[in-house]
Amino acid sequence: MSMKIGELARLTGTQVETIRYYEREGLLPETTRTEGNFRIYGNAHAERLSFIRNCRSLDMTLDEIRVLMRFRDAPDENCEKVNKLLDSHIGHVAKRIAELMRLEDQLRELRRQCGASRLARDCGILNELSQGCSDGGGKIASKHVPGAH
Amino acid sequence: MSMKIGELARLTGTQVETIRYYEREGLLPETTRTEGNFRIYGNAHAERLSFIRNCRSLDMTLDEIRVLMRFRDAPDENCEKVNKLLDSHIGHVAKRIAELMRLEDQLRELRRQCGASRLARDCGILNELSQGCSDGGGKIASKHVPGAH
DNA sequence: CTTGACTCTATAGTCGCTATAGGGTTTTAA
DNA sequence: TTAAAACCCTATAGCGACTATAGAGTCAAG
Repeated sequence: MSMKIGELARLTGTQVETIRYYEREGLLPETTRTEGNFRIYGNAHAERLSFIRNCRSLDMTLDEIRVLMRFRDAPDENCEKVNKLLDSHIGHVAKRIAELMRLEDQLRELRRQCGASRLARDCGILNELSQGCSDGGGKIASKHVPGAH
Repeated sequence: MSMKIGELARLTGTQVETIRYYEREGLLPETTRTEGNFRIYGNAHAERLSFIRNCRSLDMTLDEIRVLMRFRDAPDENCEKVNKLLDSHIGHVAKRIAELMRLEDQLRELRRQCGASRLARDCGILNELSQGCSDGGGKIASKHVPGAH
């Protein structure tokens, strides 16, 4: 069953530009074209893209996805490394959760500095931010695993 | 007390390049220079930079920090909006935590698909990723608040 | 045939940094 | 005093995963 890029995009809940991006990044192999140079996709590409999107929905990096797909493309390979990769990724997520929870505690503590005053001059939040947060302030979380934004 | 950029960097735990970046981004006002064109900073800049770094350690965006600093620079302004901003930011963080926890659950569930087999062909993880995750798969989290990476 | 929808490539931008090239200035040690 | 090391400067590019836009071509429907 052949589809143009827009159909594939709708089928997999992906932006057209993102599909082209994945092709440029080597995640999706190039496909056949019409005489008018339109891409034509079949089931294999649709499955592959679904795999990628599922991984992305699990917050895996494109590099991690590349590793997983290497195993998917090599059915006789030992898949121990898939487990390892997933364990590592789970570890990243758990660490990020812990960091965000600490951050949330700090923010809620900071929020409590605001009393009844309505002037910026007396704002407990601004003052606290000026002097450094009392609990672990100034320590920026690991760059490898970004934060809330 | 006057400092060159390296001293300011050490004092505030910031990279020199980041200080220059903040100046370009308008977060730090430009400062005086030596004849040799070296920047010279005083206490006001050090305090301002500390404020910025404290906010960054709380994962606030530069835009959020800009808003906070507007109030810091206007002591007679009503600081209700500071509260609002912080509440909003806390909300983002809480939402991100919830998303990551759901993600962690999904990942652990996926991890359990891997039985004793050692071949990629039979890998429960890869197969599950190919067919879509059974619980809320394919839904990519909000872009505004990024995830584990 | 015309128009609207779709497709294409190339490029730039988002966010918050971080690194590097190429060059100038200051400080330190011999 | 001189040379080397440390520091400073600007400009630009890169990171990751997209996303947007310009300008142009193709296709399908009326």
